[in-house]
Amino acid sequence: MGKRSGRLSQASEVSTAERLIEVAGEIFAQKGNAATVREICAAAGCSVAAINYHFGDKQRLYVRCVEAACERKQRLFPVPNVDSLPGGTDLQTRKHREELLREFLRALARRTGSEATAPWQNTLMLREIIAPSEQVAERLGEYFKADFQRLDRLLGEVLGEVLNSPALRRSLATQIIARSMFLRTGKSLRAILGLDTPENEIPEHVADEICDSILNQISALRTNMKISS
Amino acid sequence: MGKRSGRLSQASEVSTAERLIEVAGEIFAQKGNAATVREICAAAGCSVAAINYHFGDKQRLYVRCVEAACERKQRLFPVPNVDSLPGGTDLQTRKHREELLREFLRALARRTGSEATAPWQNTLMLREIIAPSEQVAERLGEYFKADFQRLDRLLGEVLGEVLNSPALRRSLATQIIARSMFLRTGKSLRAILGLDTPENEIPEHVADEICDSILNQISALRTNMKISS
DNA sequence: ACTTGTTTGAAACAACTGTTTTATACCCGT
DNA sequence: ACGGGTATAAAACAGTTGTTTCAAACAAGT
Repeated sequence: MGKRSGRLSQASEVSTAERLIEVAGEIFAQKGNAATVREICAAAGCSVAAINYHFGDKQRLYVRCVEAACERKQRLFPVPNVDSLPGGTDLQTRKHREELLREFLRALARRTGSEATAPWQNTLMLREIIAPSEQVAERLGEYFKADFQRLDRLLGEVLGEVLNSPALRRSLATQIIARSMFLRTGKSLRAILGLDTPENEIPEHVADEICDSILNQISALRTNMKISS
Repeated sequence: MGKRSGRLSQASEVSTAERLIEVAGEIFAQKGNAATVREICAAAGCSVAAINYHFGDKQRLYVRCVEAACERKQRLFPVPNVDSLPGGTDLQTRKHREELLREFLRALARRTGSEATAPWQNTLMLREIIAPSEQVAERLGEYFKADFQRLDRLLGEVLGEVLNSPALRRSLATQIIARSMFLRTGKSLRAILGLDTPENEIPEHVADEICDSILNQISALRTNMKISS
């Protein structure tokens, strides 16, 4: 008994189910729901029965692809922990928080911008974002919510008690997410418009640009506040 | 002879071809290429033969939908003319250029953000942006190039001779496009994350926020330049 | 009224769709 | 060696796909 797999216990091959997720994710990313089970299975090198055997039906394979995309992104590009930040307003703690924000934005940018490690995941998740399907909406919501709440908290810490406000945090967060997402959403757009410089596609570079911009805005707000007081 | 239409010359109905584009665009936006000719024709209230008669095949109907989306966006939300701007560096001309930039960004934001007048066009074009199909890539390229070149030129004018540089223009333009696109790309994302304030969805409000941000950055650069010189 | 070219709907078409069935190979504990 | 659970492939399944055919309806010119 037991659920040990059948014929691949001694070799280092990947299981048919994993191969199917990998291959199906790529094809779903390209063609959406117009992808057929036959071309998926042909690409995975298995019979058409495999999908229904391992996943029940085509739709559940699709859901698993999106879930796998979320899981892999969180695993490959973890976001720095912001749960227990030391209090204090001295310069050193402030600098530390700003560097933490920078690391956070880099992780965010790597998730949406890195092409080498996760080719189809971004496209698939983007499809769900612009035309959400009911089956994965909740799952995708948890994925985004978790990291967003961390970002929101971190922004509050960077802003400090004086500046911190929900409205300002939301404005900055919107900016950050918009420009991070553009790493992927604007891919073909940049190609068309000739916006592609070598560093324009590098997640870390874009993240730093965003971070500098955010910190500059905060700095300007702080200056204005001091002047008016 | 002649190509006068058959049965709708005296009534103010729309032709079957136009009805098909309108209905097909909406369904294509929802389901992509998985949309079927039968559900399109059922929604348009005509027989399945209509698509092949008026457009040749399903694929060419899809291309026409994207083209129609581009055309209507340009018509509904025209971008201000920036071809013949008066020279000069006095305060009044500078203010005028900044207001022109604001109008430009508002038009951009209305294109991607207005839901009432163009419900499916944005989704359809976004689909093409994240997963371009060969048949419409060129058409879409022309659409974006035309307005982008105007924006690039306008940014150069706003920057002025001292600050103006291709790299800086590109950086600002990337920011503008990213945040404008987020009006649509981040729609469901904002809903999930609770970023939706009443004004957060209003194109004009977002455009003004972007414009202020851009002008502030330029202003900061100008100050730094004066200090260092 | 008759012809001409245009537009439409119902039916038919072959090809393809997702899924199920059936039979065979495989590994593992006994 | 053998039986039981697991995995796979080939074939068959009913339903749907995009497209075509064909006859009829229609408006306009003569």
